[in-house]
Amino acid sequence: MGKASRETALDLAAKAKLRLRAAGLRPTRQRVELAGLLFADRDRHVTAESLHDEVTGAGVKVSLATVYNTLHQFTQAGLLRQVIVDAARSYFDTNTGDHQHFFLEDEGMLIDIAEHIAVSGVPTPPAGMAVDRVDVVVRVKRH
Amino acid sequence: MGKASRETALDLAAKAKLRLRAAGLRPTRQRVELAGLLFADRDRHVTAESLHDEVTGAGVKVSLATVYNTLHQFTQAGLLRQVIVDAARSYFDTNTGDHQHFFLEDEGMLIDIAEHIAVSGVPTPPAGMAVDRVDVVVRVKRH
DNA sequence: GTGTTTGCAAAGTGTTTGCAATTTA
DNA sequence: TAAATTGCAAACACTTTGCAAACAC
Repeated sequence: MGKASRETALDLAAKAKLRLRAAGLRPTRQRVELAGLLFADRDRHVTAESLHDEVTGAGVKVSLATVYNTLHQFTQAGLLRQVIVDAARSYFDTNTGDHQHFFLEDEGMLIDIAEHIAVSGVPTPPAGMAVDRVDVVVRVKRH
Repeated sequence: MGKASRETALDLAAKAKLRLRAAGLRPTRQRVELAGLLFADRDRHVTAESLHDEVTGAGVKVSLATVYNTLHQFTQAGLLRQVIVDAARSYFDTNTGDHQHFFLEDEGMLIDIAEHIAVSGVPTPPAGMAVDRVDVVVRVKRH
């Protein structure tokens, strides 16, 4: 078991390095650790603080400032997407494809909507403007 | 002309007072001034700072803290609705009805969409959750 | 080696709050 | 007068930045 998980960890690190190089980012220790957590398997939603807690909890030392910088670098590189749902903090989504979200207001949690959502009735944008993106946030509450 | 605009101003103040009383808020000088600006005629979108600049520019003294507090009181009272489109600041909308927005990313400006927008394909919310609201933001950019 | 990246601490932003002074009813 | 409201300044939470030390290539 120890062996299997070590291999997996090495695998993750190797994949993370490839991904970073492909994005034109130097695979530094911190970036590799963060990418390893972010892109391990399923899609994820993190805040700078949640990711910092996670990486710190895993016994890895990365400063919060570096987490912020890294999240922005990853976003610029197209590895992450920023989601605006809460005035208080920024969320980052590892799913960069076209999709929408449930936002659980009670817990400040995002969930990807896998189904395709159609928005109809959007009028022509104001003169000189072009649609950049249409964001749909389904805000849900415990009932 | 001076007479007509004075009458209009008085009218606005009177209407603002009525509106405030109806909402259960004491019509203080500051609230009346702010309500007068907010509910003068058409629907509006403001930030705390833009409203503070506006009221200050009109020669009225209201502290920024009071503007923040007032915006929240108005929101709680159902006179305003908060719109989350920008991580940097909070917008408040005098149109409290069910509608969606264009967000002009270049200028940080909101525009109401008068047309009815239909969103289809939203799956059942996670267990124990009920839809509170569906927000659609059409982000547009200069092209 | 050389240019990039990190981490700290300090600065910055938008926002909220404690509390004495003021205002409303 | 009693209770609510204001305004200031200080506190706040989240985020960004300056710069010397550490690191990648």
